[in-house]
Amino acid sequence: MSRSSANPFEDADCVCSYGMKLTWDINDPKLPQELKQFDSFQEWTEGYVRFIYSAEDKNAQRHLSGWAMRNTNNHNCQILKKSCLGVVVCSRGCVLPDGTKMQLRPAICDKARQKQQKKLCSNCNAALELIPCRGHSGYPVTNFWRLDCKAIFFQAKGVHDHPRPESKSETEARRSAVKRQMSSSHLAQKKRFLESEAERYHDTGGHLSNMHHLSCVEGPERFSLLTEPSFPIPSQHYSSFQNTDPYKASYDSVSFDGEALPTFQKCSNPRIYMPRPPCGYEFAVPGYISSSSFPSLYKDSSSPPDADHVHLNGPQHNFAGLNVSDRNFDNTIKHHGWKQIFGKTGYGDRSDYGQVQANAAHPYYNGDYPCRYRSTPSPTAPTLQTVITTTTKVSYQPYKSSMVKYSDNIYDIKNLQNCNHMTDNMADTIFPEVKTQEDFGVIRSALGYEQDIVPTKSEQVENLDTYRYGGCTASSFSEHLGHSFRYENNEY
DNA sequence: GAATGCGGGTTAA
DNA sequence: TTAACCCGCATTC
Repeated sequence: MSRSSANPFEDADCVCSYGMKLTWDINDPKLPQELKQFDSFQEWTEGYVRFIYSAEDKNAQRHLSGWAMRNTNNHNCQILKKSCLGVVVCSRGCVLPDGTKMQLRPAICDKARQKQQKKLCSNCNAALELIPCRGHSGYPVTNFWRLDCKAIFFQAKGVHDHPRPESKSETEARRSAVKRQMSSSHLAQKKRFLESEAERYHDTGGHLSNMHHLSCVEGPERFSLLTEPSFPIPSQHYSSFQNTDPYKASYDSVSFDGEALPTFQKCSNPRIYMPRPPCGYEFAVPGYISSSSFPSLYKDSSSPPDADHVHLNGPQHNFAGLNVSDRNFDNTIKHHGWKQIFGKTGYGDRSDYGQVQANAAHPYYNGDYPCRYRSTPSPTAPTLQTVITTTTKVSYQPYKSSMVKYSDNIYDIKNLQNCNHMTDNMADTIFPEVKTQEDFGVIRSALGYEQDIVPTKSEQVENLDTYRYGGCTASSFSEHLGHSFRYENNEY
């Protein structure tokens, strides 16, 4: 039983998700039915990947992602679509005393995000800056979720061209930690004050002339020290996600106010968001713009730093100092289109496949990795490519519905052309040549380097909306598929 | 208050 | 037609 090697690039074998081994698209009228296994939940999906999660997977049920994904209305209640919000960073790209960087998780709520961007960097008081995601041909990376039978199908399109934000659980943990700390500090100060006042009362014979001072220590604004960078807010991953990650080691115990919080970890390389070094921000931007060159976007000096300002990140994201206008998105991914291979399918476009194919390699392996932090953005490369994703309003039944229905009329052609997934397990062993590149490219993005070891956190939510199923019989997932692997058992 | 999902509607290509 | 995006609403935590 072994997981992928520390460096998945060294894996010559095709180590891909189970979802990638099967041939399906989130648009398919019928998704693979008799699944043999499931993928373990992937917090940090990257690239054009597909996963098939168990419908029992709590994280999948919640459509969680390490990336800050917001719901996007695709007018298709069958498929839940989410788009990446990017990451919030310090506009100066200041480096905190411990060498980490500010990489906050953008608030999902629009209003909350606007408020967030008005806040200042707790480290240098510079403006916070939202780096939008442009990893899908100039548009945000999109994630698609679809429930089918007893599986939750996940498909991601695009390669995040920005650092990772802190994960959702990380944000929540940090905020709760700050809240606890504030609360405890407040109480402690109050207690100390009362004690001192008691002494004074004792000394002065009971005259409490200074009790009004009590009000001076009340209110969170009196505890701004809590937001100072030196405040020992755990900065690394704490996640509720259930999978483990080779990059995540142990989690140090951190307690706040005597209450043991979920433990955190300080790992040397907590956020490897770039799939390969040449595309890392450090490589792509050899000469950073000085902090003075930054526009003070979203600046609002009246907004005090708050809990959102204490997020720390690993020093590997050395994109700091990039001017927004300098983050040209060099995307030279060409758009061949799936249709050129399969012909007009008459249903949802699969241009993403063609997109990857035309690249002659997955973006990970191509110099045209859509990284905006390149030193030499290609002036000729189109900044926007027409990418057709999965938003067609079709005849799907609601995603939440119990029975998946499809319009046979609409998808007949497609089904004839690409029906391997409809047959029992043919796709397990048959890789259509046309998809090899994508799959191969995704393999490495989906596993290994990208994953975070996260501690298992007890399920916090049990009363989740449960998916309902209909007309599907559960397959036996206990068996291995030849050389396949099982995430659940950390076994490949 | 914020996250999340849904859905109507608009806009641009 | 398609996909991105905006917005409001409801629900949940």
